[in-house]
Amino acid sequence: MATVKDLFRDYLGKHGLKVTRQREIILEGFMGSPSHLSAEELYLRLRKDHPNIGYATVYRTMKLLADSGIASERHFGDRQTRYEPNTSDDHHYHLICNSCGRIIEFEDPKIEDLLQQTASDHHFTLSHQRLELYGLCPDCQAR
Amino acid sequence: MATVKDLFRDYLGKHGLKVTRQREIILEGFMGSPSHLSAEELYLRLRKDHPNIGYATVYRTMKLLADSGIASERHFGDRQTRYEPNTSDDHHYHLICNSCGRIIEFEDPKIEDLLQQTASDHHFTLSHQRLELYGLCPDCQAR
DNA sequence: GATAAATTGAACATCATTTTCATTTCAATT
DNA sequence: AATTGAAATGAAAATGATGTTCAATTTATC
Ligand SMILES: [Mn+2]
Ligand SMILES: [Mn+2]
Ligand SMILES: [Zn+2]
Ligand SMILES: [Zn+2]
Repeated sequence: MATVKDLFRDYLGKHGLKVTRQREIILEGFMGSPSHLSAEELYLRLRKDHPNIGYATVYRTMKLLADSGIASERHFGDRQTRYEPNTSDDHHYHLICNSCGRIIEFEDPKIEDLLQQTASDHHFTLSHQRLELYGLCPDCQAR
Repeated sequence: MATVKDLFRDYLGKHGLKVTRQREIILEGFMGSPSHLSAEELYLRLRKDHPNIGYATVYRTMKLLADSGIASERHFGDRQTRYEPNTSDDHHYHLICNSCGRIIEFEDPKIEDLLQQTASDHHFTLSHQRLELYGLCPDCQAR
């Protein structure tokens, strides 16, 4: 089984980049954390066990994880870029509570088809898509 | 006919805000410019005819236009907030070329229904949604 | 026109992210 | 295992979009 670690090492090797202690620590920390974390949030978590890891290195490495296809960048309401691991069974969309920040993921092949169809209609080659629904979750409505 | 100018004046009045020369200039400039402009881009355009209008005032006024429902904020790939006038026949989505930045607008009631349905399934009350497709436009593919 | 409240513009502050650069680490080679 | 050149690191400074401050000005009301 090609572990994520192997994938990352592969990517680094093929791009003349080096496997470093920090990169491995950050990858592990990322995979072992809740999803949709920002670089800063991950940095703060890592810090506990690895007080010597630099802020900039976390930013740089998250970018590498995105480039290598291991992570996806997400942009929700706030100003921060968030990351989540890419699963093999690909994309899902997000339903986000304006009040408590809860994030619910959902898939919908019908929507996917319609989007793909729209792109084709306009002779566009799709690279990626962004789809988020914002509102109030049931809990937050009950107030 | 309630012109946009009237709408804005109304909004200002009802909120204890004042109608100022700058606000009128900015509104006019906004309505007379291509859509999806950032505050800075608008500022640079306005500057030609009105060299004395301040940067901060444009930012502040764009926010007011959004609050008053005259404009909508958009966030595409880059870091900037963009604005577009709200039309009466409501929302559309965007197809954006990664290479030349061309923006194509489209509507799709079927997608809209599916999204609303998804929100209902999760007992969410929707406030707004974001849907963008990124890719290469036909022109940029031909290279 | 006097008055109080709101607005303006310039400069400065903020916040996430990026860049710089001296030092350290990696990996290929002897 | 030592050498070595390239890449990476961390701390600090830079950046870029946007927000805030505040003295001076403008607006709406009396
Ligand atoms: Mn997700
Ligand atoms: Mn539009
Ligand atoms: Zn909630
Ligand atoms: Zn294009």
